[in-house]
Amino acid sequence: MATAHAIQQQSALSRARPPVGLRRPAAPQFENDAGLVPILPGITTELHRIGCPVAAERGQEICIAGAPADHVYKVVDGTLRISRLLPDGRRHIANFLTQGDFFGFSDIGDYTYSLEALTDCALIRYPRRRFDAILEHDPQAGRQMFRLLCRQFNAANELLMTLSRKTAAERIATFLLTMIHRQGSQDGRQLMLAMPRVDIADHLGLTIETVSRVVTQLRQRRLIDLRGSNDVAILNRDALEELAGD
Amino acid sequence: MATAHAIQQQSALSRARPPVGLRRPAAPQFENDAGLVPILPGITTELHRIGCPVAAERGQEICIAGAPADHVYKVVDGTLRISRLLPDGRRHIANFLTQGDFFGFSDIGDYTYSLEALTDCALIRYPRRRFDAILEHDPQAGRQMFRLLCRQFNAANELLMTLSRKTAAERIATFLLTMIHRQGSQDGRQLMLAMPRVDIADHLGLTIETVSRVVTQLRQRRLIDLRGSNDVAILNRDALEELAGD
DNA sequence: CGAGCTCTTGATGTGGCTCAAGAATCGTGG
DNA sequence: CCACGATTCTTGAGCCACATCAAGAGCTCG
Repeated sequence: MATAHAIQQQSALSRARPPVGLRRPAAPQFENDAGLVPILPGITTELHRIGCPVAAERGQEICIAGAPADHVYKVVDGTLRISRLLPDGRRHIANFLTQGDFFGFSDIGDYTYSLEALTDCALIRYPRRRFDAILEHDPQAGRQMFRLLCRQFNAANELLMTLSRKTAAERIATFLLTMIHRQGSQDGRQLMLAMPRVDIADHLGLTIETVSRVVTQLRQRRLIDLRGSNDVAILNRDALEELAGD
Repeated sequence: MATAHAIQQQSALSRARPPVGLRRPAAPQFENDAGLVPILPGITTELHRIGCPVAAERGQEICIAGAPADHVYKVVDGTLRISRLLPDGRRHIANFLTQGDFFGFSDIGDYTYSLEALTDCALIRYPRRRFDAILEHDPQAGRQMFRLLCRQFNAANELLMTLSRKTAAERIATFLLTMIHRQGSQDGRQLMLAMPRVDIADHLGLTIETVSRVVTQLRQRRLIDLRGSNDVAILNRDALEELAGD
């Protein structure tokens, strides 16, 4: 069945950006160790000391599914995707990460998902052992991480409902509303999608063509408008929510 | 599209078993407060004091999606399902719970899923406030719950991969292997499914008819055998794993 | 033994996939 | 600043996996 767009995408990316190791930014474009803005108040104190700021370029593969999960990452800036491949190349994107999201604390042994930068990114990298040790001792940090994991768990369940029972149009509507919601944008009407259609398709269990067609329909029905394929304006949010269902 | 089997199922159950409040078992069929076997060593000590053993009958709705999440539950015995409905009645079953699984600690306000007993069940019910308080103070308990939540999160992600990119046959194969795995059965060849076809369908994003047809195919291909529609024998596990993919 | 389920099987329909070809957009170098 | 190659996006035609609709066959339990 799925002649994998995933593979094309995959190789396209690595052709464009040969995988290089993570580098500490020479001149960090974001707040560094000393002046790091605590994104999650209360946890930075303990974890701050073991966190190492790193930069990743657009297209870079930061973690590979199957590799030992030696680090936990926090997103400071940029957008990333968490993805996984079936042996034959079919791909699923579990989620997109933005500021404040964590990656990697859900595995004991190896990463089950790959982490790839959709845009240039700023991250904090924590050594896994020390990270765990802090969670062990510091109830505050532990509690914070627990809440974060709960949020991720809820998000995963939302997506499950979407993938198991919603139509293509409903999935796209749900996706757009989620994106609007989490970027907490200005008036909630303007949305810049950091990901291409392939990624949206692989996130929602659709094909790139279906995503494209549905977006066109939504535009024709005046629920949204596009100026540039990634620049979405929400014209009729109520109708979009109606369409998205629950 | 989906003329909801969900609704039929729903009303069938409540017709059979009118929703009654949870009762403490008159004569508990399972180890009670005093002699409760710690399912998860290390956490029972603290949480034990606030846990109240309750029994639920087959078909009983224990928590309703949308209601205030006042309690956390631990499964001692039996099988339950976690489900949610779209406004038009399409249903998704996020997971099935068995011994040692928890429900309800992922929500701040209301339950987002309903909890229903597939068989007669024994549960421990924890008041949410006190449960949270213990997690706050006791790093041991917190850490244990964190790990459990991680497992649930990983399970959810597995299902996401399944729902987004696998075919009907692959989904069923994956499901059977998961069920085999978690029941840790005798020789890993015999499987008693506690749930009817409708529930499997609503878990895997399929219809009851498709589930039935695929099961028939698997039997014809000698991957499994049935004696009774819920009594599954795994004849060729390798082929089943091959089929399930990753 | 029979009413009410649940499960199976068949016939037909359709939403979204596949295959194919342009159109827009982006990045790069002249 | 523009040309052009590469990539991404859109659109169309046809097809297929699974849904829907419809019956009948087992179970189960009173």
